[in-house]
This record gives sequence, structure tokens and C-alpha cells, in this order.
Amino acid sequence: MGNQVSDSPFHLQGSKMDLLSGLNPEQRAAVELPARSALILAGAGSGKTRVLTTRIAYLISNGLVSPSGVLAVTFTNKASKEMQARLSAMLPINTRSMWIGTFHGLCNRLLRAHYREANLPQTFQILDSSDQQSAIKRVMKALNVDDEKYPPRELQNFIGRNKEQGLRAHEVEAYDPYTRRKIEVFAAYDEQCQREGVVDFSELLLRCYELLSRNQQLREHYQERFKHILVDEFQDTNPLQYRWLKLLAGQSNALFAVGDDDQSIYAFRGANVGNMQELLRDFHVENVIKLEQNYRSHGNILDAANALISRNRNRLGKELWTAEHKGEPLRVYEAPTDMDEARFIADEVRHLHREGVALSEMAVLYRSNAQSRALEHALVAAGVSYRVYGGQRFYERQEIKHALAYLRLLVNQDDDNSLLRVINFPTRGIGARSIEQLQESAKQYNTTLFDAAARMGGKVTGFVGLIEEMRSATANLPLPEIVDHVLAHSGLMANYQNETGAKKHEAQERIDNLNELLNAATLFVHENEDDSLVAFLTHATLEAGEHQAEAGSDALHLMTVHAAKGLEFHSVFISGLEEGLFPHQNSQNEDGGLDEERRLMYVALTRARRRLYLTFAQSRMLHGQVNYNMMSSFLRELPDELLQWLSPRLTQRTPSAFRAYSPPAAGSTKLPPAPPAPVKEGAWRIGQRVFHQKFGEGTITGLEGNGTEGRVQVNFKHAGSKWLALEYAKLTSA
DNA sequence: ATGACATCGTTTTTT
DNA sequence: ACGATGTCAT
Repeated sequence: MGNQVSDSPFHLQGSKMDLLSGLNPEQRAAVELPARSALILAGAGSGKTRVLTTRIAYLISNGLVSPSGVLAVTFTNKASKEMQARLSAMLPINTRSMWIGTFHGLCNRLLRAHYREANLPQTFQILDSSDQQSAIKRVMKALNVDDEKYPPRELQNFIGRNKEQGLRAHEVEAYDPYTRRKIEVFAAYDEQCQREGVVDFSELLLRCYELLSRNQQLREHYQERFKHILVDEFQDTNPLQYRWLKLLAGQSNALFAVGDDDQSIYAFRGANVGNMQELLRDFHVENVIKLEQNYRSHGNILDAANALISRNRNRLGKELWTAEHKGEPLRVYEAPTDMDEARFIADEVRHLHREGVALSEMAVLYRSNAQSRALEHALVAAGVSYRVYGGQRFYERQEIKHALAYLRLLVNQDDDNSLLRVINFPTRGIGARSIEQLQESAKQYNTTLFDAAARMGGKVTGFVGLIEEMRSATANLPLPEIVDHVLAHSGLMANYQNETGAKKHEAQERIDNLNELLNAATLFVHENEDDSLVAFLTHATLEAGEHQAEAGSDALHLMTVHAAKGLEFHSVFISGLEEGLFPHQNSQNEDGGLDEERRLMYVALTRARRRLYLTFAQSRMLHGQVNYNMMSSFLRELPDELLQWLSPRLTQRTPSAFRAYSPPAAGSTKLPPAPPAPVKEGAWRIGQRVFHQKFGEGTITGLEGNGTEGRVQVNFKHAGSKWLALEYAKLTSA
């Protein structure tokens, strides 16, 4: 996303010339394309968001389309907000009349507008993934499905995957009894959702797709309206999203897709890069415009990225270039342990900071979240302030979900998920037994839990009374007052306020968060035309808030490579460049897995503007075990002449050289973490070629223990990778 | 109802 | 190693 904002201010609004000035020929060609479908292959840092927004502004300011004829689709709320903001800066019109949003947001909007045709209650609620999981667990219980044999997680994936392919339960092929059972759960789950008036994320898309495909009148209405459909990050679309786009585009509308096949890193969640080729076929796209000029990075960084990605098969083909200098070489550092790697990074960050690079202009990237621990430890020790991205989000906190559950019940009492969440929170003496009775009764009379509860009597009916009381008391109140009322009368606030002792601190935080919810509601009213409770609840699920609430202060960014996509920094550290970690072990088995990992590495490399560090460690603590990994093959795929090694090759050091890196063992009876096995006489080493009676030839890729006892991981030429106990495996040197 | 203990899983993630 | 989740006893 945004990289050219700073060097191309649009103070001159309006006329054609102003919009196009400052664009390079390819960007300009893309913006000025005729009203036919097109694919813009936009490399990292090539100004794709600018092209997308300028295209819209160009179409509108030249009278080629009215604002209401534009449909602009993104994946994240962040991207859609940015697009909206840029457009309002470029166009002297109210961007609110344009349909700009995420796939889910737009589908929600369509379903709300046509809830009857979509067979949904007007106030339908949206399940997030954790709500969905509890819903699935309930269905499984009702169907007596063994959750050992069928992990709810797997069912959730099964349902989601199929919906993303556009498939309903009855359309899924039942290969075997196991799958047949899963299909049963799928069907029952959908029925339950329908009964309860809720939809999950993929349902939002599928239901909207079905609405438009079945209802000719509606379909034609929207096809008539959206003459120009523009899609960001097109490589991330799943099959259903693509079909949805095709449906809206119809025969004559222009689908303007912007994407980068080399940055496709979400196959694991259903994204299908193949949609790019399909688009070319289905829409008879004649020419693809490639944006290859990069405005972000120095030459060496791009050379490295190009060299790496050139090893992937089935690319549409693209090579980044820059008008800038070659810049510095990429700095490579090999550390003895993950702790040393982290210390090195903390030190470098401090140096760079002292030289004037803002902390917020630096990022440490890693393949998996578990790696942040060691980094945080070292940063705290070095006194560097940092922010870790990817924690829990605001609307996902327990107390917030509780409050939202009460609010949802006001709007839709059939929402059993919400009822179960709060019927006994705060505790009101409704235990597991009562809840079971309630579920029995609901099943028997074929009603929802709320209706069953109304019939039950006792404390349970008291809960029903509470909800009804709150509903009528808030019926005509503005949103913030509804929230305030519910926080006070549900007993939630009091529950946390009454907390004492050890939990006091935690409770105070929850109270603060509940007050923050009240603020969010107030803010929501100011920012949105539709300030109803339903709209607010939808917002809470669809826009669960920033991953990291507090911003502002200058801090180093810590995040996964995935989270870094679309961002850029002056200096970037890519850490943990080890075989098995990055590329990740699990990618070896999936087909196309290694290519996706390589694209991930490509994304990581192209985040840096000026300085790039590539670091790895000989030994790493993972899941409570010390692992010895080889250097990442990706590092080997980068041209030598672009690299500057900051560390001598550790494999050539004498054991004593390690001691300088060992933490001081002052007063500790525990041994300092074992240095990477000082190579003993006759011990096995990583990288060594070996022979095994049964498996044949191979190379040692991992080591646990000291090399004479413990186990080794051997990658056999023909038998694959295996862990062998040295005590038993008769390995010989090959 | 609630805390102590056991078990499990552990790549990436938006909506 | 560690956190989340679940079970069991009180």
C-alpha cells in the first residue's frame, strides 16, 4: 500500500492533467485504459494503490462514470479506508456515494438491503471465527459427533473451505463415511445458523452470491449500476469471491483487477492465484499492464528480490527496477543462538536509532509468532521500545464479547451463541444442569433457547426478564446510552468492580475496556450515518479493530512477514532465516508450499527501503527444545555479491569463540544454554553427508544432543527427511 | 462455582 | 516453553 503519497501531493484537484501528472507511462496507461476489463500486474512498491485510486478519480472527473457507478473492493478495512481517504483528497465530491469496501462489508450491505430476498432476519448477526467454532461445537453435540475423531477445528475448515468454493452441504462430494459425517455436520450447522438468524464470514459471501445469482431482477439492477468494478490485491481472491465479481461484472461491465502473483501468500486460507489467469480468459483481457518500476527500495534490495523470486515456476513474469542507486549491500549475520541473534538485532537497532533512524522506521520480521519472545527479551534488556503486532484485538476481548452478547440479544433473541455466553455471566445460579434442561426443552419444542427459557421458570426466566427489561428500556435511546444501560444493568460492570485481591488489576483493565466500548459507540455515532445498534454490532464483527490499540510513540515494529505485507520501513531485519523455520517445515509437504514460502521471503525483502539485515541462528529454542538448523536455502538463493557477511562463518570457529557470546552464568547453578555442539572427535555435524543401511545416502540437517548421543535429522536422497536416534541408527560417513 | 492440575498443540490470518 | 483449554475435586 501507500508509498508514493509523500512524493506526489495532489494539491491540484480535479482536472485530467493534474491527476495524471507524476505518473510513469505504465501507471498512466493503466489509469487511462478504456472501459474494458484489465489486469494490472503491480509489483511491490510500484504504486498500485495510487493507480487504483487515480483510475477511479480519472473516470469520475472525466464524466466516464458517476460516483454511484463505481464499486471498489478490498480485502481489509484498512485498505478500504485508505482508498476512501485518498479519493476524498483527489476528488471534490463526497466519496460516501461510492461503494468502497471489503468483500464482506459490501456483501453485508447488499444482504441488509435485501434481507427478505436473502431469507434473513433484518437484524441478522455475524459470527466471527470463535463464535463459529462454538456454534459448530453445539451442532456436534446435538448430533453426537465424536470430537476426538472430528476436531471442531477441522469441521470449521471443512465448512469454510467448501463455502469458499461456493458449495453447500448437499453439493459436497461424499468420498467416504468420514466425509459424509462431516457433510451432515455442515448441513446441520447451516440449519442452526438459519434458525438463530446468524451468518458466518463465508456465509456472508455465499449468501450474497446466491442472492444475486438467483434473483434476476436484483442482479440486473446492480449490473446496470456498477459499470466499473475495481479490485485490489486480486491475487488474494478465493474462488467464491471471483465468481461474485464475475456475476456483478456481467457481460459488459469493466473489471479492473490489480494484483501481484509474486505476493500471493494466502493460499493457505483459500486464496487462488489461478484467478489471475482465469480473469485473462474469462474476460478476454487483451493486454496486461505491468508496473515494474519500484519507488521504494534501493537497487541491491530489488536485485536480491528479483533473483530470489525468479526461481519460482508459473509466474506471470515481472522484474522490479528502480531509478535509484544500488545502495548498500544486504547485511547477513549468523548467530550462535536465537538469543544472540536477538541481542545483535537489538544492538543494531540502537545504533541505527542513534544515527537518526526513527524506531518506527525499522521493523523486525519473522516467520512465526513464537520467535518474538527472544526478540522482546533482548529489546527490553537493551531498552528499545517496540510494538508487537498481531495480539488480541479489541472486540475479541472476553469482556467486550460478553457485552456484545447482551447487545445482540436485544436485537436478536434467537442468537443462542450469545445467550449461552451470558446466561450465567455474571453468575446468576444457572449451572450446567439448567442449561442442559434448556437445550432439551428447546429441542423438544423446536424453538430457540430464549423461547425455551421463557417457558422454564425460575432463575432462567429471570434472565429472560432481564433481557426484555433492557430491551424495552433502551428501545428509543441513542446508541451510546443503550450501551451504557446494558453495561450497568446486565451486571457486567458491577461484576468486575466487585473483584478484589489478586484479580483486581485484571478486573480494572476489563472495566477500562468496557468504558472504551462506550467511547467506541459514541465515536461510531459521530462517524456513521446509520448509527443503529445493529450497525454497531456489525461493525464490531466486521471491523474488529486494530491489532495493536496504542499508536503514537516512536517504537520498533515486530511482526510476522505476513503482517508486514503492504508496509515499508527504512530498515528491515528478517530474522530466523533457517531451514525448517523459513521456509517452514510444514510447507515441504504441501504442494506449491515452497514456492509460497519463497513469495513470502520476496514480500519480506521488498519491505525495506534502504537497509536490510538477514539473520539466522545455529541453535534455536523452539517448543521447549533446542533445535539446530541449517541456514535457510533462501539465503543461498541470493546472489553472493549483494551480501555482506557481518559474522565470520561460525562453523569455522573454535569452541572458545562461542564463550564470548554466552550469557554470564553468575550465581546460577543452571548451565548456560548449550553452545552449538563444539564438534568433538567422531561426532556428527550438520551438513555432513552420511549413509544409512536402509535409507541410503543423505545429509544431516538437524541435530539434538552433542553429536555422539541424541538424535540427528537426516534428509535422505530417496527416503525423505527423518529423525534417527544415534544410539540405534548405524550411520556411516558417506 | 472455582481453583488446582493435566493435557494438548504449536505457520502464516482477514473478514 | 508456554498458553489455552478441559477435568476434577472441593
